[in-house]
This record gives sequence, structure tokens and C-alpha cells, in this order.
Amino acid sequence: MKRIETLKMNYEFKNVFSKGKYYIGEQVIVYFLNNKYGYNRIGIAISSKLCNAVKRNRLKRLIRASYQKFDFNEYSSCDIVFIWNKKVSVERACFENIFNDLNKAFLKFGIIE
RNA sequence: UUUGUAAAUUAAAUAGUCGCGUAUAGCAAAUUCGAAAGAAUGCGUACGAGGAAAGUCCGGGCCCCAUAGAGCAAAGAUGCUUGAUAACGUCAAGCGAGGGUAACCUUAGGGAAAGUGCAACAGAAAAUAACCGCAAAAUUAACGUUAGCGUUAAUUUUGUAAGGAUGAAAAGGCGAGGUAAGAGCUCACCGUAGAAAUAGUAAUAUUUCUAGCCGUGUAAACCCCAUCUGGAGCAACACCGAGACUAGGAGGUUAAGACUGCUCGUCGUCUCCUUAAAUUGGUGGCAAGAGAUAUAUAGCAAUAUAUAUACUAGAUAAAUGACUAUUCACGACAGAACCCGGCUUACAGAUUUACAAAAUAA
RNA sequence: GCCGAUAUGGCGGAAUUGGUAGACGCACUGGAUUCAAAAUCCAGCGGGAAACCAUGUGGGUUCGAGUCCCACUAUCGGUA
Repeated sequence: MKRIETLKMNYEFKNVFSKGKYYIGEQVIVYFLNNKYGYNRIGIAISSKLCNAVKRNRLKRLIRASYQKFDFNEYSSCDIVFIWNKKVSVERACFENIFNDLNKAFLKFGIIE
């Protein structure tokens, strides 16, 4: 499953927020919940009050690019939601920090080894 | 050379690896997802954000609703002149006014004797000016007296806008003559209004004459005049598919139930059909255009005409990223969402052209 | 994306054809009352020493703008 499946509806996001586990990294907060579909789905949520559209797009691309670096188990099926930590300013976003955050989060949830 | 003014262009580049979106009568696969409509996979190839894509402030295309067609009213917008344009509240050239030594810049700039409203405080008065003052006449009183009258005061009548502490604004300004006192009452200069002539398509300008100037400001207050506007917006709209509740019809039946104690019947329940449409999936709309660039011609210019050239971004939670290396000016503002013409706002810098002032040199 | 609305002290909320901004209520501060507190009563309450500056920000019209006009900023709502 090379293509990235995304969460779309509002209730799906709410479901993950209310029932899932979470990990707070330096720059990114990760929510995690298992699903029944047989593949991973991700959602990225960034408030429009934080910054303008160009910087929001850049954050989404950074998170998506770092997500693709991981090799997941073939049978893993879960919903993951990424949220930008509001305390950190958007100017300081860089690829390495986001990658480290995701790495720690996925180790905690036990998706990767 | 320095300081400025105006206009235009540009908006980091190159290579490699991994990855993203769209297209594909290339090759492979002939399967997968879905209830259906429909959609999808691998490799290759091609293409893949802006000057403002932004704000959504105007104008149009397109499209639906309303309308036989047109007009008035209402509501709203615009407002010097001429031209450009599909249209505009935009643009160009000019005129008037204001600013700058200058290049140049700014300018919602019609009408206040068509009517209405407002002008707080202060001030005599804020708009058909007489409160004080100034002056003349009459009457009364007091004083003086040459017994005519004179002076002073008060009251009444009349004339008068020279003066009066205010105010944003005070009834054309200033000087001279003139007068009982005054006054465009008269005169010179300046300003204002009107008419004529000349220049100009016109706004307007110049000159001459006339009027003594009897109406202040505000229309971005209501309003009047002229011109323009039917309303909603691609989440419009068209098509394909699924479809709860509701309504109607047909059929079947007593397992449970209501009217009712029983039968029939009705309701209800079950199945099918039709209607209806909450909700919902997909396709189109959707990329070649009143377009862009270059040259020539017309025009001061905006622009128009002709010729030539090139032109697949098209998503639907939304495509341009990451890493490595090199170079430099060390990278600002910022992400298409139906499409065009403008306006407004944000913006690190770099380059070019024209012009002005000052200084220096020849 | 499109369409609309709002903005006044710490908070809510007035200001009537443009004429002294901050009425009124809540909160807060000080005083009185009380052994102490609540309640009640009285006074104060944007910034600044003062001049003055303040109605989201910046311009314009006007003698004079919270109010009229233009441009921006922020916040809120509707729409499949």
C-alpha cells in the first residue's frame, strides 16, 4: 500500500482524539488508534490561525515526507493524527526534529521496532 | 558623482537519489474496489502556482430564477471635459484647485436665488441683521442767559453697517473723496458675477464691456439634475446512481395487537408497485481566451487593425517536498480552486531607461 | 471558495438628523458600620506630573467626527 490514505470526515478525527493514545513531542503531537481497515490512515491538522497558507502547506509536506521514511509492518492498521504544537513557533520547524518526534512516538506505540 | 522623480523587467540557479498531482489510441496486467453510477494498479514519457495566485472592493463572461415587451416609482451607485473599452467606480490626454526649488505628485472636482434642515459654546447678531454706538428731529426736565436761545440728561421717531472683547465663519478687501452721521454713494487697484469677441471638439483660458456686488458655510445632511443598475451566484447549474420518513394503490394473513365480548369490517403488521424526497456517491461544468508576446501601421496616449509565434496547472481535505553536493546577490511578500479586465493591500533585493536639482571637471 | 455581520474602561452595555464621550450595571480600591466577615451606606475607579492622548488601525469630508466616506486589521456567523 504505497499510496497514503487519509482521514477525511470530522467524526473520524473526533474518534481518534477521544479514544486514542497520544504522545507529545517537541514540535508535533501524535494521536494513535487501531482500526479495522487493514492499512494505515493519517490525518494532519494545523490551525489556520497559526500562520498563512504557504507555511501550513510546508508543515504538512514535512510531516508527510518524514512519515514516508518509516517502514511499517505489512499488517499494521491504525489511524494516526498529527497536530502541530502551538507553543512552538512555525519558523523553527525542520525535518530532523519532526523525524525524531515521530520516531519516538512510533516506538512508544510499538508500531515499529 | 550625489540626492531625488517617473516608468519597466526580474522574483536564485545546476546536478543526483527517494517521493507527489494530472494527461497518455506507449508497454504490461485482464484483475481489484463499489449496492450502482463509476473509479483504480506497475513501468515509461510529457507537463505541473503568482506579481500580487491575497483582500473580495468594482465591472463583465457563463449560468439559474423572475419577466410577453417596455416604462414610472422605490432602492442603490457614479458625478470637471474629451476620448479608449465588452464593461467599469478603470485607463489615457487635457482643464481647474492644492503641494514641491524642480523633475513631478495629489485631487468624490455638477447644483446652495427649486425647497427643507443644521451652524453647539461664545457673541449685539449665525441669515428677510439695529442690542450698544454714531447722527438728526420732537417732547420733557435741570442749569445758564444777552429772554432769541444754548448746554446737559431722559424718552420717542427717523437715518446709519464706520466701531463693538466673540467665533471656524460677521455681510467684498484696502485707500482717497464724500456726508448731519454714514454707506460702492463716487473713484483707483485687487477680487466676484454676467455678457460679447478670440483660441479650443469641450472643460476652460485671454481680452473688452457691464453690474457696485441683495443674500455666509454645509449636498462625504436630506435633496435636485444627468447617467447607470432585475435578483442570485460554479457550494450556480446539468446529468447518472442509491434512498429514510410521508402519501396512495394492489395482494396475503391471524403469529402478537387496537376499535370490541364474538363475527364482518377498519387500522396496524408483512410483501410488491407508484409517488415523494431528508440524506448521500459519482460525472460534467473545468481550461484556446473580449487572452499573451513580437513586429508593422494609425494615434500625443489609453487603445485599435493586420501579420507571425507559442500555448495539456486543473485538484476536491486539495499536487512542487526531503536528503546530498556546488555556486552567488545568501533568497522578501506569499499557494491556483469557474474564467477574464481593473482597483487596493503586502514585499528582501537586483537590473534597465528617461528626466530634475546641486556640486565638480572639460 | 462564496455570502454576510460586528468592534466603545477589566467585563457587559448606553450615547436620538455630527456639538462637553464614557450614562447605567457588574467587578475592583479606600473609608464608615462590626469582636470579625457578609449585607448596607459614602467616596473613588482609562493613560499621563501636566499639557494632552484615548471609541480596532490609518487617511479624508467638516469649524468640529464614536456617528458620514474610503482603505486595512481582528473576531463571529451562514452556505454543500
